[in-house]
Amino acid sequence: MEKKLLLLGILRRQEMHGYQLSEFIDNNLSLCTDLKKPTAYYLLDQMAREGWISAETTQEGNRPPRRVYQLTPAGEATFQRLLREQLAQYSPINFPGDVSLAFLDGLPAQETLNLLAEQRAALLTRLEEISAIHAHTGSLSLVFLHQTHHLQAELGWLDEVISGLQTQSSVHQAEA
Amino acid sequence: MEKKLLLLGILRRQEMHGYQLSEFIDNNLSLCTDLKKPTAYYLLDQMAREGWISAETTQEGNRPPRRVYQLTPAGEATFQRLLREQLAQYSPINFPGDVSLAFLDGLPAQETLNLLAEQRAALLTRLEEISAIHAHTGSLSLVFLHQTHHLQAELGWLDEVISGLQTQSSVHQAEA
DNA sequence: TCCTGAATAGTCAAAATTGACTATTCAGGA
DNA sequence: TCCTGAATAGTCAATTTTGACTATTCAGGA
Repeated sequence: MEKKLLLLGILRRQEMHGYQLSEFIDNNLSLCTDLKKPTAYYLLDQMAREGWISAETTQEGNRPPRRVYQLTPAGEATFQRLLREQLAQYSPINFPGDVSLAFLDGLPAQETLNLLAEQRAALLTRLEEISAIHAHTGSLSLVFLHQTHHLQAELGWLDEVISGLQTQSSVHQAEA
Repeated sequence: MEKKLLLLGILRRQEMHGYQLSEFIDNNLSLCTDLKKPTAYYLLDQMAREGWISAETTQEGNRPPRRVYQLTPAGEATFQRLLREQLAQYSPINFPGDVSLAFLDGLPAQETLNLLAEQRAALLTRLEEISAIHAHTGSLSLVFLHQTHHLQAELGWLDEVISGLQTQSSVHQAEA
């Protein structure tokens, strides 16, 4: 449901057509969600059928006609309801990368360490990337700050795992 | 792909049939992924067609026949490849809850604070829940530790957001 | 003994999501 | 002028995921 909330929240500030919405999300809200274009159109259709938004077909110059969506009063009510719901609950998250943590013993310790070092580098790159993006857009600070906070925590976690493995493997070496 | 890695990793330790796998994931690996039963069957079918696992139909007593899957050598090779891939990369995560952070101004400040307090309580409950689960299974520590680490970081984040809003709204009150 | 409800094993149609595609417009250089 | 490649706007078939269902077995009480 949080994808619909996102679309409603954007349309609430400004009416838009599908392509515009999808672009906007890609450019400014990629940290929140990875809503793809066809999914956006699918959800817009659905919400129009539910009466949360209404479509108006417009034509500029001799460009092909576009469907511009805007919130209805029902849509505004739904937006508020969904926002309250989301704010009040905690939605658990699964880290896809944890699958590999569960099978760390499937590889030699030294190789694992090398691969984790690569992951760590990728994580740092990601941190720099999003800092750069935020520097020149400046908007939606909370989402950006959250992601940064999270990435920093992940860095701490990775370092714990790595140093844990290091002591473990040096103990093994000492034993051998 | 990480769902296939998960299935391969489990089958690698012990051959199983679909229902068994799905149960095992629900009971022990729910922190990693939320793979549903029909998805598991779907992926098993696919992997069987790709030759990563092979099925053997068995019958115990007069229970209905079951398909028991085991890794093939090709499956073992794929497991290793996928594991290396996953370990070496960082996969970015979107927090679905961040959508509501982007629209915090859609509600009165005081209500937002109340709702966030609810979310904080839910987060604490979750922390206790998974600690309890882990206490009596004791397995898969890394995944558990990661999740705990993450929840603690989220708690810190939520507290930052809440206290930020509090100062903001008290400034407003002072101004009024 | 018979019945009920839980556990086991899996299937299926419907819903959601995606990659790849079409078609038009427009800006700028050859 | 004409051509090429990017930007705009959206669609579609195929894949993936899910909620809800079926069907059998079994344990325990009435």
